[in-house]
Amino acid sequence: MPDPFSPLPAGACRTIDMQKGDMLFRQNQPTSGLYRVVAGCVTLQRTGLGGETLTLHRAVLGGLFAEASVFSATYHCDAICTEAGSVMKIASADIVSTMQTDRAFSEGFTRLLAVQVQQYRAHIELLAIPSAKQRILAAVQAGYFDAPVTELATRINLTHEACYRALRVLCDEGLMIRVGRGTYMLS
Amino acid sequence: MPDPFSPLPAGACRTIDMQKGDMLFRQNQPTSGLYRVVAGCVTLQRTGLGGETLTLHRAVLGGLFAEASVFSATYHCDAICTEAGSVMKIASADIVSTMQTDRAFSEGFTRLLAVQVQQYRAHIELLAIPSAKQRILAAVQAGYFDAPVTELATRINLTHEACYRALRVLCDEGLMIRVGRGTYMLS
DNA sequence: TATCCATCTTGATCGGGATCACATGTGATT
DNA sequence: AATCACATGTGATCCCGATCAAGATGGATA
Repeated sequence: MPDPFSPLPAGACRTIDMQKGDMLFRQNQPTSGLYRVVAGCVTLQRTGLGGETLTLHRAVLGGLFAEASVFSATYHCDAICTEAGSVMKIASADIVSTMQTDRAFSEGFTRLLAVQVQQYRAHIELLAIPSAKQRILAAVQAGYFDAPVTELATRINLTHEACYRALRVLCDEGLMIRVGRGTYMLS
Repeated sequence: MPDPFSPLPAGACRTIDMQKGDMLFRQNQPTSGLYRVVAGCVTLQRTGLGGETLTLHRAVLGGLFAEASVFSATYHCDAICTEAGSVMKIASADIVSTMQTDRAFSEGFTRLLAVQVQQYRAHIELLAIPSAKQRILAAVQAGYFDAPVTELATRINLTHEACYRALRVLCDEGLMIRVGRGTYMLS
């Protein structure tokens, strides 16, 4: 699959370097476009009323985020760099205008959103698993576990303590293997 | 906002009557199109490994469901009629072809998916609320409570007993009012 | 009218995850 | 090397939601 954004005009993209901890945008800020990760890692998160963080999305090399913002006036969450690198910022206006002239691009972008919808549905299903052990197992199988356990915890509605304990049990049962400190894998 | 599907060719839509309990489609079935509710009510749900049901979506008059199926080979959940009525089935092929010829339609449909993405994100945020009482309050404020409590429960990852109890407490605290058996409202 | 059944509602008990607390390891920074 | 911040782990305790159980209510159906 070739780069879906190649039909965009030259000025549509801007590269932005980022350091760990940088905020690319904040909740309620007016939208300026969507992003693609060139290097490093970005998470989308919201802060609950009680101050607890919830991770909604995690984008790595080649990954997109804030796609839906193209049709929205403000961002609905915070984008935080968790690993230094750079991102491409793609202007909403250029997305919209290119969609009107390039059919293939238009369909590609629509498809992108359709995939997101299904991913979120799958995620909601994951969250519905009552047992912490089962939930973590499903999360690992779904490839969620590519970051610190503490980060995994905020994605699947568990405390990090519960995650550690469940991982321990899964290892004791032989379903997973502890490779090293903080690194586990399916057996 | 006018009907976003008016540009579709005449043969694209087919009306289907449904009785309570009817299944419009099942998980893993090949997709044939998206649906719009004309009358009655439809829920999208998946059945977990343990047999527990999870409600992913609920569509009433005018509401759409299975939008993302347009770009998918199979359905990802079951569509069940919870209230007799009828639906319009809109063929995927016609959606795709009309998107290629009608820019406004194309943008409208893309926008639809973007809205879905944001709705699911909001839902995930709702599910992250730890307290049952707070979660139900948020769900009611978000307009989720338009069906039996048992159905609400399957949408917000709670047992119906926990829902009833939380509703009772909310009424005791004056935050909600019990209008009648099974009907509550915000105060 | 009688029956059936899903929803509604409440009670008692139990268990799992949250919470609090603390120790250790590790990479980054100075 | 020393410090710092944070991830990693584990233990003790508590509480809230799950589970099991049972009764009440009301709408549909025969």
